[in-house]
Amino acid sequence: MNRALEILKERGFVQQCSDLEGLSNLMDEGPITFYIGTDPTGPSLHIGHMVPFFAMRHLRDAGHRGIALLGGGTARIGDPSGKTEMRKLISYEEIDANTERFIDQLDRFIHFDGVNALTANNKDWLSNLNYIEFLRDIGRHFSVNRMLSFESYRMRLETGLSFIEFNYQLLQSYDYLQLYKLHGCRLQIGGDDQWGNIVAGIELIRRVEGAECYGLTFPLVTTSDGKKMGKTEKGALFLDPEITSPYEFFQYFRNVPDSDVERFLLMFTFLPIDECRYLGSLKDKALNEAKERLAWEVTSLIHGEEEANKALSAAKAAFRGEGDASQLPTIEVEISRLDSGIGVLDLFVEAGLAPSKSEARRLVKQSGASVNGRKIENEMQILTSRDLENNALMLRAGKKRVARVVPKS
RNA sequence: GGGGAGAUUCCCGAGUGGUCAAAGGGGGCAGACUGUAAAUCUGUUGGCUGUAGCCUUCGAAGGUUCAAAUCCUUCUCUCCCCA
Repeated sequence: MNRALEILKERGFVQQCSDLEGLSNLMDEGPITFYIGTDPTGPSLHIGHMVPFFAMRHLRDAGHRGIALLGGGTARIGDPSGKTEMRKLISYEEIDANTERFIDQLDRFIHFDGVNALTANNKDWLSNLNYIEFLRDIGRHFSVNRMLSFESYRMRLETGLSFIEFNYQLLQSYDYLQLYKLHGCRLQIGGDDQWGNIVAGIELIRRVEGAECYGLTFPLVTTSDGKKMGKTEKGALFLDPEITSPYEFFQYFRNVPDSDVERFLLMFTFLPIDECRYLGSLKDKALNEAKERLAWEVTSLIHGEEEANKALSAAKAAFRGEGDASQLPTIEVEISRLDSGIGVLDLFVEAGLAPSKSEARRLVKQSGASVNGRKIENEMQILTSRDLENNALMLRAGKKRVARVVPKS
């Protein structure tokens, strides 16, 4: 098999391929152009979005040319695939703003040089489509019967599917056709929930252009306990450090289940395959340390080495008391307030360790709250500047959540 | 257009006048056990407040009643059947 494909397969990226042999042969002949589409429907990319982009880097490094297609047009509609509810419509301004952020975040990871890595926006050809022409040229190639047989639509038939969403597949197929015509794109990669849409695009190109294109999907990444990958208690693991701090990001990977270490190393880092396998094969405590490596590598790829080091240091401070505590999540409190004293409950809420005073109270009652290593027994306790140690209060909620309070004059 | 069913707390889903902040499950959080893992067990899970109390919540707005998630009216939305 083609070497680049081989790598993807070994690293666990391959779920389905429209024609693995054909694709392999094509890639052996020389560099190909491929694309991956993402709809800018949120304020930031999250880790789940990144799987195809890791693949993009592997392919690019093997000499192929990748296009990151931003769905500035399709985001106006919403893809029903894999969802059980209609996506709410987003304003055009919001979509454009999201698009810019997405490109920005991706550029740091992919580095679009305009030669081997480029971006495109389907808004360019979708926003002014002529309805009648579109139906004549594209719509006629789609069989409703066939579309209804797809799992993603069948599922939604139960709960309701609006006509515009139903059209999503046509638009995505049209994207592929456009990229084929404009850039000679021969391969579309994406998450496995995109399979139906990708195949539809391949068929469209075959009918309209008589050309053979390919599709390759990646497994939808879940943790081995069945949870969606990258879900934290607050939601997804975002790339934007304002939404998900590098420390949180680091901790997510630091706490991944044992059985996922190898898989995540293979997919979310560029460490050599052998090393990933070795690290993943470790047992007990040693495996626990492999998680640290995993967390550092991924954080470094997304946020840079410096942030990764800070996060690592903060984690060490929180759990082993040896790193740099100043890198932990920190809030500042007016020194005058500290002098007069603040109730523990309020402090925990302010530090973001509890969403409400009731929660904070519960935390204390269940003996999950501590300050500077001492358990809080009384929910009425008042903390003052006399409780500062090294000019800080170290708040802990449960075993894993930590926040530091420092005085501000 | 006609007929029927439904909208409950983060999710699913009970609840048909007071004993309902609302069963049960899921998820979350905390504790025990550990390795910052998994599994398991226990507790907890609207808000504010000294465990007494007060406030907000059962699609929306009105109304009946001492008292409503539960009854009435109108509205919005969803699903199903017929045309």
